[in-house]
Amino acid sequence: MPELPDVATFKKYLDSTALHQKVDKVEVLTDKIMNVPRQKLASNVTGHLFVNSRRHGKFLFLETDHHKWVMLHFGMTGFLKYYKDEEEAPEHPRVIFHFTNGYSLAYDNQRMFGEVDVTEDVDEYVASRNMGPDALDVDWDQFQERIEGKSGAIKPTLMNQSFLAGIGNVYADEILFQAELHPKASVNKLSGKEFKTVYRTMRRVLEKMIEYEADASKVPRRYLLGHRSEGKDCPRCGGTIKKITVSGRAGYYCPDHQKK
DNA sequence: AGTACCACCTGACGGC
DNA sequence: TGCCGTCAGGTGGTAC
Repeated sequence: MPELPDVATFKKYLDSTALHQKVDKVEVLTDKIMNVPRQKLASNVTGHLFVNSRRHGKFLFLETDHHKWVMLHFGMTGFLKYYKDEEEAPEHPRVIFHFTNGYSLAYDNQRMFGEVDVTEDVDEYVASRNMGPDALDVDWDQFQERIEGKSGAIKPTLMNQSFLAGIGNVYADEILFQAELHPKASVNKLSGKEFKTVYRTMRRVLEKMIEYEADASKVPRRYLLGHRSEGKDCPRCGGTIKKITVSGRAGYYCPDHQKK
């Protein structure tokens, strides 16, 4: 599920493949995920190079050589694939950028939660979507400032994109698992020390997951990832993983070492 | 402000 | 075997 580390990995992939390639043609296979008319996307990129990319939270932006930006959001099942031969093409491409070097970049998205858009100003776009700062861009002081005065449970707070952009269901569970906090712990009851732990753990989990290229098979055994189902053994304390619903979302935690 | 619930969407999976 | 309900989970909207 593309959250911050996944999208950071897509960005790295894009930077080493499609960047600096000239778009020959753009092919839109479904309008469902298009937030912009296909003609506008085509006129913005055809004949131009992608020269730069930016990520904010779960959103990826590609800049063309005349300062237009293509926005890609991946929903639950989106990813990118750069390929040359048709047999390497992914299964559910929604938009394909064909380059003059004979390669193509497909935006694949089976479930079609996600969108493709165009903007001239990334900062403005981010603000218009009500996104807070990227979770890896806030320092401790900013984090403290933003979380102060919040009420409600810690997990939905971490997942709230207007609080911080980038954390979704899977990594919110991971952060709280490693920070040893119950997902329903009230934010306004946490101590300063606990805030610090949440902040440090959030940074560590996100940075490590980027290092592992968001690949579950590369993740240490002590992570919750890979143990996210009811009844599995807790890889930290020998407890038993439990499933709960927090603000309408399924989540997993260990009742033995994650207390309110 | 926070929470709960719905819709969107597709494919996998379990129950009968 | 095959149908059907449920689940996955990011975002956005609505109601309380």
